[in-house]
This record gives sequence, C-alpha cells and structure tokens, in this order.
Amino acid sequence: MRWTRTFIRTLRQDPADAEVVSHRLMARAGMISKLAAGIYNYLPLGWRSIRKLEAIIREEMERAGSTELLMPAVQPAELWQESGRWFKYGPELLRIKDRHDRDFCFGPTHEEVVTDIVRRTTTSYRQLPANLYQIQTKFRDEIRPRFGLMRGREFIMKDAYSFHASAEDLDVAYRAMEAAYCRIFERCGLEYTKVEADTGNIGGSESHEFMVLAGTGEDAIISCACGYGANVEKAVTGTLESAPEWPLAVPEAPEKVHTPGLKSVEEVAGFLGVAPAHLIKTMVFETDEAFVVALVRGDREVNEVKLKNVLDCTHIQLASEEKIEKVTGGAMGFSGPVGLEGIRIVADPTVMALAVAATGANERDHHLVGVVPGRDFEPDDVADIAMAAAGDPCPRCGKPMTEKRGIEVGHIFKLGTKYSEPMRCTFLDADGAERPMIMGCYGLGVGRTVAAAVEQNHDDHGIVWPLPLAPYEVVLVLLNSDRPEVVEAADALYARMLEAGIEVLYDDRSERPGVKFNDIDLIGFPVRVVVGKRGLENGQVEMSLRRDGEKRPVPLTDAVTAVQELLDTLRAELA
RNA sequence: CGGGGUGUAGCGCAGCCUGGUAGCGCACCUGCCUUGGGCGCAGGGGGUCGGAGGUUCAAAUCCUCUCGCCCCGACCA
Repeated sequence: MRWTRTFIRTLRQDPADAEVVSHRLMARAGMISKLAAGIYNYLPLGWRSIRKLEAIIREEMERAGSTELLMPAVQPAELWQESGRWFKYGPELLRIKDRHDRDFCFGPTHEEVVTDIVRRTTTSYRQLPANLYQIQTKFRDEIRPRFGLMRGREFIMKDAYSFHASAEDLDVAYRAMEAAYCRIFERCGLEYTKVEADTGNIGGSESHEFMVLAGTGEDAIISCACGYGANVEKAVTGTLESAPEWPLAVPEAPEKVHTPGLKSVEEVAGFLGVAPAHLIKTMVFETDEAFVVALVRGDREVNEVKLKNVLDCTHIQLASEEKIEKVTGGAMGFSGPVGLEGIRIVADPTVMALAVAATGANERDHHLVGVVPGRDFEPDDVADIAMAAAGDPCPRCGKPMTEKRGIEVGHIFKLGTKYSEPMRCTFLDADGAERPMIMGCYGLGVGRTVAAAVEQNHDDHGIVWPLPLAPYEVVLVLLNSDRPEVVEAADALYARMLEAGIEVLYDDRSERPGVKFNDIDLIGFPVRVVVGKRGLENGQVEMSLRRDGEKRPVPLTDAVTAVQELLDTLRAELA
C-alpha cells in the first residue's frame, strides 16, 4: 500500500484526554480516535493490528477445537430474565427498548444466547462436547471508562463457550483453551502470566486470568517463583507468622482503655504498647440487605472480594460513618466485635489465632485490651477474608511472594451448570437420564490485548510493534521525492517487495525526511527500509529495525532478500 | 454516585477575574525555496466561543439551567 493512498493521520501533540501510553500513542499514531467516553473508532492502521490479532486468535481457537459463529449484539430481555442476570447485572448492562416497548440489552457477554442456541439444538450426549466462539463487539456501561482501549465501554472480545456431558470432559476443554491462550499471547510476543482468579459476576468453580505484565496494569498479581500466581482478589497465603507474644497482663475480662482520638491501628498499637498484629481490625460493611462486621488482624487488610464470596452477595461496600455509629453504637475507628448483637461477624482465621488482642470498644475514644477471641466474642463465620500482600509466604512453597501489576487480557472459567440449570439446557445421557450440560466460558479482550502490547512495547519516539501485531511489517521510505532517479529506484523496489509477498507500506509522501522518520517511529513499523540519494550513489539502501534503530546498509539489488531474511529472523525469535 | 476541573479553528492552548474589533502555536491552502530526523520566507482560508435562557446599549467574558468531556474517590477505622 502507498502511504498517499491510505488513510493515516498522525498527531504532533498528545490528545489532551489521553492518560496512559497506549492510548496516547495509538491516538497520535492515528490508530484510534475517540467518539464518546469509552467508545472508539478503529482507524485503518489500528484496525489492521486488531485484524492481525484476530487472525492469530482464530487459528489457535480452531486448532484447540472451537468453531466460530456470530451471535447478535442486541439480545432480548427474556433470556436474561431466565438466567436471573437481568436483575443481578446492574447498571453495567445497557438496556434498550424497541418501538414496541419491548426490553432488550446490548450484550456485555453471551452466555444466555449461546446456551439458548445449544439447548434448542443439542439433546444427546452423543452430540457433546460443543465448543463455539465468536469475535464480536460487546458493550458494558462501565462506571468509569478510561485508558483508551484498555477499559472502554464498547470493545471487541473473543468469547468462547463449551458444553459437556461431564466435569472430566469440561476439564479437557478447559486445558485446551488454557493452552490456546498461552499460544496466542506467546505468538504476539507478549510477556504474560497466568494466574488463579476470582470468578466474579460470571460465576463458576475454577478460573484463570491471563495478565500482560505492565506497570500501568489495573490488576495486582501476587506470585511466587515456584509458579503459584493469583489475582490479589483471590490470592491466598501460606501460614503467616503469628503475632508476637502478648506483652501485657491478661485480665479476666477485657479492660476498657481511654484512647482519645486514636483511630488507626498504628496509633492505637503504639499507645497501648502492643504490636499492630495484636489488634483486631473491625470493619463494618453494608450488603444489599444487611450489615456485616469483618475482622482481620491489625497488620492485614480486608479483601472485599473474598468477603463477598463468603457472604454470597453481589454488592458490598464500607458502611458510612453514621451507619457505623448506628450499628455499633460507637464512633468510627472505635469498633470491635465484643458485645455486638444482631449482626453477622466474619473473622479471618488469623484473628482467631490470636491468644490475646486489643480492639475497639464501640465507644468513642475507647478501646478494649485483653480481648480473647472465642471467650469474649464468637464470630458467625471464620473464613479467609484477608488480602494477600507482597512478602507473604506462598501457599504452596512458603517462600515470600512478590506483587506485580498486570493487564487482564484473558479470563477463562469453569461455569458448571450455573446457566444450563436455570435455562434448562439439558441432554440425555447414555442411560436416558436428563442432565444439565456442564459449561465453560473463555474470554479474551482483543482491543485490550493490542493496547497491552503497546504498553509493553514503546519508547520515547513511539510504538515498537511486535512483528505479529504491526499494522505493516515493513515500511519503505522514499527520501528524495524530487529526484527522479530516487523515485524510480524506490518505486521499483516497492514493486519487487510486493511481488515477493512482503507486507510493506510505501511512504511515497514528498515530506521532508524528519517528518517521515518521526511518523514512522511513532507508528512503530518493525522494519524500515530507506531509499535516498545518498545511499543510492553507492547502490545501497538502508535497512533498520525499529527496536534498536541500528542502520544496516544493503545493496539495492539484494534488498528484497535481505528484508525477507530479517523478517525470518524476527519470526524465528517468536517461535 | 460523590468531589474537582474543563469546553474558544482539525489538534494543543491564551483571552474570561476587570463586558466593548476573537487571538497564538501546530496543521491546512497558494507561491518561492528546501530534502537523511518535525526547514525557511511571503501571502491566505477557516471559529454558532458546547447548548438554552437571563442581565446589559453591548456577553467568549457576569448570572441561571443544561449537555459533553477529563481527573480524583468509591481506600481500610
């Protein structure tokens, strides 16, 4: 393609609203442009990168035994009412009405539709398993879209769904999808990691996320050299070091101590002369229907996702100051479990492991010292509700774990019968018994993966595309467009490259060299070939790689072969 | 949803406080010049100042409402 025939509009300045690198660079390079909050145009260059990723995804999905189909973006409310998610999903679900005032939604995901397809068509264990995928536009009305393609409201996603007669068979498909995802991200040249994940809104038993490692990632990952890795929402720890020995006397019953204005764990512990780990941090949460008190050791923090799972509720939030006073009778900062009535108390095991502790007295400016868990209060549930942190021991090997940040680009789930049961997606097994199908689902953010690639591969001048995702693999640059002999040589080389099947963009603009080089660096074509009068005088062109910029003179006559060899080398690196 | 900010030419911004001819840089057009890292000179085109209402002789500027967009927070007692 000739540059002057395509549609490339680069920006010299950063758009004012672009915050993260991928958004900034993709906007400046003319790959995307914003239409509304969280809604983007994929301009020709950006679309090429998206399409390249899609091609890789298709290959790997088919290889893993999944078949492509396309389901509608607009879906009838009835299906969502059947699964129960019409009411559960909340405002993220974009609900629309047609002219007859019938309810529809713009699909944020397709479990309902695909389950409907399968239940209408598939009735026997002989027809299972089924594995279907699509690459399609989703809409999720995010609270706060941001970061360009990283968290848009409208976005392109590959979603796959599998249906099985047995849990064992689901496991086979799950492992195949897992392997396909690994291959996809490897083929894109991305540095990624697979971690255990919470199942969140989608539900199910087992779940893994694929994270592209990047400092700007929105997710925290806890991992260990031994191979354990999990989203911080899900991460568990090995046995934590127990609290130091209680340094004070142990009274018969908790003693009330005046602690004026001391709210934080550090302040209280310092004042009392005990360790932060001796305190019971008491947090009041509000769920859909009730208040809940969560207890963690003073040096730990509550993991709201884990707590939510223990409570089996959809929404949870910290109670407001007024509500805390109403529920506990004391001011915020002075809450404790002792004497709390009529409210569910969930304690982390580390709290129950404390021999003696201190905690709030449910009275302004007072704490209780010498509290013995089990003697002075009894929780309703004891469950792991603490946040794992860097330095905590690994649950598998006990070594200290580290924390990294990542961008969630893929998420796979074992759904079980969460959708097949309410939607009556059943089959007859070999004994003629009717059973719900066992399902898995597998998502991959297409736009987000491309954006993550930019986050991971850029420098001061712009994007440095990994070869498989570059909009064009090679850019051929005509430098002296006023010199007929140079134009002639460049045109001829372009023709030879096309003939050789090289994916080349020919920058035939009559711009000054600086303008061209800056645009080219910004867009980030992996291989650059420059035809200019200076080199041509020696019968040479100049070849260079975007990632190192090192200039390699090549005889004009050998240019096509040299480029092909260079591309082969780059491909070999990824294999 | 709460808090803050912002909306002026395609992009990035000034002007607003203190009302009176709408400006700058880049981009764009014409001509000359220039061609290995965002040239130079000269000339030129383009803006309902987000929208509606109000105050005023007069509103980008002051007031009210409204819409869009951005940021921060949904944060640990």
